[in-house]
Parts: sequence; C-alpha cells; structure tokens
Amino acid sequence: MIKVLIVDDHPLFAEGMKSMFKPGDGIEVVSQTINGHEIPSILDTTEVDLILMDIDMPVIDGIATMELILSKGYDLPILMLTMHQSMKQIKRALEKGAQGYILKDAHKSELIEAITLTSQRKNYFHPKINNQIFDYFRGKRSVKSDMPELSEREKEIIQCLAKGQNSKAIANTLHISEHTVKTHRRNIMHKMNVKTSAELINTCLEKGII
Amino acid sequence: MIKVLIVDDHPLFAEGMKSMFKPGDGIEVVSQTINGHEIPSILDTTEVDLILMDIDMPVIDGIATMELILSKGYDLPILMLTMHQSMKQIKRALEKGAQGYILKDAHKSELIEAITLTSQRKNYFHPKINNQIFDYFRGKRSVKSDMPELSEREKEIIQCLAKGQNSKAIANTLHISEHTVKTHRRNIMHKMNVKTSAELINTCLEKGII
DNA sequence: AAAGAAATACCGCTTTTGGGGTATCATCTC
DNA sequence: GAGATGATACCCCAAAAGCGGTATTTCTTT
Repeated sequence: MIKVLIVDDHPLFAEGMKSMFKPGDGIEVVSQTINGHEIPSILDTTEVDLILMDIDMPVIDGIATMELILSKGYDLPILMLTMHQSMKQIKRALEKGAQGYILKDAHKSELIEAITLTSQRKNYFHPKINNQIFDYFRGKRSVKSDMPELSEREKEIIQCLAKGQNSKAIANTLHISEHTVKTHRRNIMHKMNVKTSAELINTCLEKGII
Repeated sequence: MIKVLIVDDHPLFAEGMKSMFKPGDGIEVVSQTINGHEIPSILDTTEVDLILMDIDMPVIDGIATMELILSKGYDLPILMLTMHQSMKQIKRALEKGAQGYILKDAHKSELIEAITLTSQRKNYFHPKINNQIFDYFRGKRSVKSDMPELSEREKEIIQCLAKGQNSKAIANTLHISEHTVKTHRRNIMHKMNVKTSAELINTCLEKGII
C-alpha cells in the first residue's frame, strides 16, 4: 500500500483524489494539506511514501514547496500535478528534483501508474508531455540553461521592480542612492540580456530567479 | 438519491467527484462526459436530477453548454463549477439560468450542500462569492475581483511586452499604430491597477493571465 | 434604435528608462 | 599583494513610458 500525502489548494480536488482510490489500487491517501508549510510536521508524525503536489498554488507554489521539503532533508519522491503543460514549469520541477509530472486532465489509470512508478523512484511523465520533453532535450539543452549569476542585491532590486517600484522608490526602500539603483538595473539588464524591465520580470519568473 | 451528471473536461476531476460521494451523502454520479454536445443523448437515456458543470472548458464552454441544454427544452437545475470568481462569469451564468455557482476550492461538505439545495431548485452561491454578489447588486460595479477581464487584444499586447518589445515594436508586430498600442497599454495598466509594466508582467504571471 | 464594449488613432506633456561613461571602497580570492 | 567582484555613487542624453485628453468605427447586447 503506497501512502500518499496530497498537497493541493483545492480541498475539493484533494477530497476527490482521496476517495477515488480503492483498496485494490494499492494506494492510500494518508494525509492532505493546502499549506506547504505544514508538510514537515505531517511528515514527522505520519508515514508517507510519496507526495502528490499541485504546482499552481497561490501562497507558496508547488516548486518552492518541493525545494523546502528536500532542503530540510526529507527524502521522498514527489509527483507534481498541474493543469498546464508549460515547459518552463516542467523544467523547473525536474531541476528541483521532482520524480514525475502529471497533468490534471489525466485518467485515473494514468494517475495510478504515475504514483506506482514514482513511489519506486522511477521517473514518470504524462504521455502528453513526453514528446515535448524529448524535443526539448534534443534541441536546446545546452543553449538555454545558462542562468547568469545575480547578486543578492540585484535580486532585491528585481523584487522591488516586480512590485511596481521605480528607481526612486527602490532607492528609498533599500536606503541607497537612486544612481546606485540605476547602475544595478543597468547591470542586471546586461547580465540577463533583456531590453525592458517587463521582459526582465518575465525572464526572471521563467527561470525561477524570483 | 440525487442523480448527478458531471460535465468536466478533466477526467481526473470527474473521477474524483464520482468516487467521493458515499451512499450516506444521498448523491450519486450517474454519468459523466467531457463533451457538452453529448449531454442531450445522455439525458435521453439516463435519469438525471442535476447537472454539475465546469465553466472553463476548451471546446464549448459551460455557459454555452447550459444554454444549449435549456434551449432544447431539458428542464434541469444546473450547478456551475469554476476555478475563478469572475464577476462577469457569475453574471452570465445566472442570466442564462444557472441554479447555483460553486468554486473548485470548496470543501466536500459545501459541495454536498450546494448539490442538495440546487437539486431542490433553491439557489446556491459559494460563500466566497456571496459578498461579491451583494456588492455588485448594491451598485459597486468596480469590485476588485480575482482577475480583471482583459480583452484578447490586451492579452496580446501583454505577451509582446513580456518578450521585451516596446510600443513601436508591438505596433509593427500587430500591424496597428503606435498610438493604439499606447492606448491599450494605458487601459491595461488601469484595469490591472499597476504602476509599471514590470509589475504588470509580474501580476499577469501570478494570476495566470499569460 | 440605443447603449455599451472593444479596437482603433491622434495630440501634448512630464517623468522615467535605458545606455554610455567613470570612480571609490570593501571584501574575497588566488 | 594583485586581481576580481559587488555595492556604492555621479554625469549626460535620447528614447520611451506614463498620464491627461478626445474621437471614430465596429460589433454586441439590450
């Protein structure tokens, strides 16, 4: 019996999952939560074989949650569940250590297969995204994964930009001169090779920098 | 026993729903489909008390499907199920004759309550949107809903912005005047209530608009 | 037929950005 | 101790953004 912890911000979905599995399936939902921060305490008190986690969650997203769990030393296979077949999400999930990736429009049998395989530390990709993965790794593996190294200060600047602050406001927030902010911005734009701050934010969110 | 037909483009969700209900709940899922066009033939062969329908479906959306069913003379309460609390969607659903409106992040107990009430031709609104409804009918049309409604054109503009294009470049891409692009940008910024395009991109990615 | 969005286009104006250069100082690394 | 990196700060300037209007056309809904 594979013991599963469901992390999803839609209780209805989680409830559904939970009651969907029958004894014959060999899968049992032992716990569920809508809050990523609760996971460690659950793992400390409950025996769990696999975490089934939604990527699209509002407060702390699935990928960040996964990082949190793995960084705390918990060694569990994590199966990511999502609505979208977004390459950037898939990539981030894999980089951070997901064992599998399945779409919410999968069938029950596919989900059971995914849970069974990933619980045995085998990788699972939903058929719909398999081709996408192969294409990606055949095409531009070495080209695109270059992530320029940004300093902590630079990341702070980006976060402020994402909140809608202009150079002057950022200067006030960080207690530095507006000139300094402008210099940082210029350096960031060069490092990331983008033309506008809109593109900068898009790129940073894609690459998971902020 | 309330006999329910589920219309949802995510088989996993439908499966989950189906197996979630236990005999004690007084609810039974008698059929399910991912295609709105199949509904008439199902209704002709199966006894159904209530239709539980997802609004966000790709081919033919929930509201159009509901219209189709009601226009064909089938007289059944329809409970709409959705991810978003968009005022426009709620309004349209009610106008076209939905009996109730529930969010996908509801709990099982709430869903049971919703199904029970709507099957008796009583109206049901999910608590989360109740206040919104009241505000709306009180005249506060500018309710800050989860996602402001952007037109397709506006979304195109945002996508270009995210790619680093400036107004002139966007004008060329979309074959319109730079003035038009600027007007669109201004409208978008107001709708989304953001101060800079960097914040705009951040907000759009957060809310899943692009 | 009237009202309402949505897309289109234009004018003028101020502020901000993005890009160029330069420079100091502290820290970290080899 | 030399060299690299990061954070800080300043100058200039053209281009773009952002914000205020107004207005026409088309399409949908009432």
